[in-house]
Amino acid sequence: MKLPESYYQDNDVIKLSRDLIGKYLFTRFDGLVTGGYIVETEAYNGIIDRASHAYNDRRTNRTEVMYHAGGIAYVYLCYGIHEMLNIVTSVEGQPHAVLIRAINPTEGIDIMQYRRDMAVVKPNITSGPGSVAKAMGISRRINGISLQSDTLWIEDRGLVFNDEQIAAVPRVGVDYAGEDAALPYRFYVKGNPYVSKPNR
DNA sequence: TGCGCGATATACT
DNA sequence: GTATATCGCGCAA
Repeated sequence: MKLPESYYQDNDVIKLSRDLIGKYLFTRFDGLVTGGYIVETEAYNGIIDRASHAYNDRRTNRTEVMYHAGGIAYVYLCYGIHEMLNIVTSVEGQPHAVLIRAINPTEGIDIMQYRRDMAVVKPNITSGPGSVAKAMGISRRINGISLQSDTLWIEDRGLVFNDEQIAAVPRVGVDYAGEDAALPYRFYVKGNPYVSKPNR
């Protein structure tokens, strides 16, 4: 059921970002399972990508996990408030990562609702990277964890979206990245209500 | 050791 | 639409 280690070690992070759309992402904490299928991702293409933390081979304590072989999680804090979940891909020494920006929840929605402090469930419960992490209980203490673990994993349940249903557009919030800001590295399911704001 | 700033979300007007 | 919370990283000094 779980996607195997080899799935993540593909060298083409753009292709993987596209392929992860429709895959099921799960977490389990204290026996509570939450998850759903991925509807929005962004690719961060290693040391040549100005929007990536690893741009120009910036290997530091923070970025170290991105240099590991694919198949683990990279979780970091942004704006002092939001945690973001990334999937590390490619081979060792190649700091590629896929940012999970939105999922369509299917399991443990009540638990996610509680974690998000929401009185009523609305689509923004898992819309946007910070929301996904909070709803699924993901934080930096999970940084570097294997996707073969029983805490965080991804499954292929046969859900497929064709190219007509998926949009490829520039990434969000990376204006500082110069020319690389225009690259179509953001993928999402057209019309899905859980996709985060900027267009749909 | 200090400082500027960001892969955002939310509560405002 | 725009204001603002809030912190640790990366680089300069």
